[in-house]
Amino acid sequence: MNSDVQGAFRALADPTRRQILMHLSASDMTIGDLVDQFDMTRAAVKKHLTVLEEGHLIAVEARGRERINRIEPMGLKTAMDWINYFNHFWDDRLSALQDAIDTEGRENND
Amino acid sequence: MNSDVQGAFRALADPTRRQILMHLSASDMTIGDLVDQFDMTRAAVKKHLTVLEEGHLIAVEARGRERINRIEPMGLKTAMDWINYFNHFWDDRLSALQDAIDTEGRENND
DNA sequence: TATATATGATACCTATTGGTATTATATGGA
DNA sequence: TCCATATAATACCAATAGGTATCATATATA
Repeated sequence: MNSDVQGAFRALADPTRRQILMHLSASDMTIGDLVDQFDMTRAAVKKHLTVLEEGHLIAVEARGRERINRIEPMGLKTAMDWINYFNHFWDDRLSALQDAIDTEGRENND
Repeated sequence: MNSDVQGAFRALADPTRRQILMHLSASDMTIGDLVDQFDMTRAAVKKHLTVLEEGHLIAVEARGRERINRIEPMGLKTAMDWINYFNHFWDDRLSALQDAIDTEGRENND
């Protein structure tokens, strides 16, 4: 239940980390697999993975000498829930937009 | 349609900026109003507001010598949409959990 | 007009961040 | 066992970020 909002948003703030999540959404991957997808050292990728793990956006499972990284929904849900607090802002905006469209439609029919 | 994912997530990564959004969700505020809510200088708050504006999380309206800051749904929606790409992960996780509960229930009834 | 107020802009400082290079450790296979 | 491979850990560096202090500008108001 420990929803670490800061950890989640901090992890999501870096474009490389968001790309890592995109790759992991296609399939679980080792660090080596991920390094092949980026133009940076293994150590750099590992640091990003650590930040993602701290934000509960990924989970790591040891398998022999490999470590399988996979999406962990917890952190994403934490961020999602935080943003959802503001949902009514764009709901209101969208309904206002719809109202405007409706009004415009009536005006055009004049 | 230019959805600046980086600008939005960068803005959301700082706890002070998230608190500013929380305050603005209650009511629109000037910089002065916001400074009263934090233990930092006006210049620091102004910097945060600039980052929030760049991420399209707030919009600023000049009124006399004051500038009214208000929530701008665009940036929040941009971040939300990005995260929503992963929705099926926690949907799947939740339905797997439900399956486990159902199975456990049947087993307990044995 | 003169003055207080609300804000903007910039220089500067320190801590954090994203990256590399390097060394160490553990595991799979010939 | 010996060696290649997959990863971990650490020191180090440059750039960025969050903060303050300071000065400049614009607008209410006495």
